[in-house]
Amino acid sequence: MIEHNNKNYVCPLDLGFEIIRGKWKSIILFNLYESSKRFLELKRAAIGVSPKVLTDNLKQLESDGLINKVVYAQVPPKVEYSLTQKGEDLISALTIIQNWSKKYYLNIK
Amino acid sequence: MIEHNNKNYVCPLDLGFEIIRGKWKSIILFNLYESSKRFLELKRAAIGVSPKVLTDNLKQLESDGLINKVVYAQVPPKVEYSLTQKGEDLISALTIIQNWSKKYYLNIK
DNA sequence: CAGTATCCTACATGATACTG
DNA sequence: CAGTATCATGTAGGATACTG
Repeated sequence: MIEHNNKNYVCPLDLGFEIIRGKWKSIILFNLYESSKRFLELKRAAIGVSPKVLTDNLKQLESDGLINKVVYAQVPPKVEYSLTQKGEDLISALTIIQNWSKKYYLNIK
Repeated sequence: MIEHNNKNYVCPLDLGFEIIRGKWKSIILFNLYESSKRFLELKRAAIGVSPKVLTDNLKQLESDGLINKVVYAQVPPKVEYSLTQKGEDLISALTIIQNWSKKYYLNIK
């Protein structure tokens, strides 16, 4: 049993998985691995996400240390999101899941 | 845009991730990789899960082809769950996430 | 542009009692 | 033992309008 932020987890996998379980989180991380992106770029990548939910997911990823947020003091605003090393460490796992999905659901490698 | 079971997904990762997003699914898969297990054994591994939720998760994993269910016709009942190849293909990804979690949250390898 | 602010709801998760 | 059957609930996710 592991405790973290006043919640209990069965094992390390339980704790780790909880952090990326959100509907859009893996998509966000994967897109940021390609390159840093702005809010609207991420919104375009996560087709159908509402601004509220995207903001929620981004804030959680940031507070969990998986992404960085850089705000440029200018008008109109410019904000750039990028992966931290901690976030980048997960990309190999996400890549496996993506290839797994392609293999079983798209019949392509 | 990918369609599957009347739901739309942004990309293969979105689709693949959806299948294992459940709170207990990764834990179940990881436990079954160790060895086939019975219902109560899984319940013990997934500390705190209710029988209803465990059943739900198992049924989904089975219908998604990640696990096999073998029922032995005997009293008292004996049911064994095991990984399919499709399920086993995900273990490497889960292992990465587990090690990631240990690295960042337990300070051990 | 990059978000808030509101409001809403479906579903994942859970607690508990019971059964073939 | 391996589940159903019920009932309950929190929250993730979503729709839409608005703002510095």
